[in-house]
Amino acid sequence: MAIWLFKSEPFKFSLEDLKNSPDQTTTWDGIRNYQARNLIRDEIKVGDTVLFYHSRCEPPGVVGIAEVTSEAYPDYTAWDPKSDYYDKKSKESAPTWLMVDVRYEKDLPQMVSLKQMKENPELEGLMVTRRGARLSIQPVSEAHYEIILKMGGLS
DNA sequence: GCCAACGTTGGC
DNA sequence: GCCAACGTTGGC
Repeated sequence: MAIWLFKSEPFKFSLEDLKNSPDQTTTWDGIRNYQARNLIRDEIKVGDTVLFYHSRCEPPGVVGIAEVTSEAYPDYTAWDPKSDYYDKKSKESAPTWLMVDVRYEKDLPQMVSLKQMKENPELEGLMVTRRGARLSIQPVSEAHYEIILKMGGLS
């Protein structure tokens, strides 16, 4: 079972929004990057753990834990011309973009900021701490995950 | 198939 | 709001 870091801009969709969603579950739609799409298609499985990360805010960081609750399926927002995520390349017969469902699990008692993660030498190699790591879905190792939980007040 | 131009992400 | 880093597009 793998661990992932999912980025979200809290003014668009926050951990709080996830908690308040029906069934505390949402479709993780709008992924429009091939590397992230390939992770969704090939690597991400039901039951995988998600570190919910708030980006483009002060401070950015991991705020909670969620769980993947579906296999990959077509991101239908790509077919909706009114959607911000509309992409005419994606056909219903051959969907370009995929998504999974994600369910709220818990808040971290204390958020773990990007700054803290960068300052912790035990997290060396963690993708999100690297400069220019724009990928919105990133793999996280079990060891790094345990450290982040501890930093967030869980263990 | 190269690569310059452009658009977006996201920390600061 | 700035701008570095990166991904994508499109002319050639």
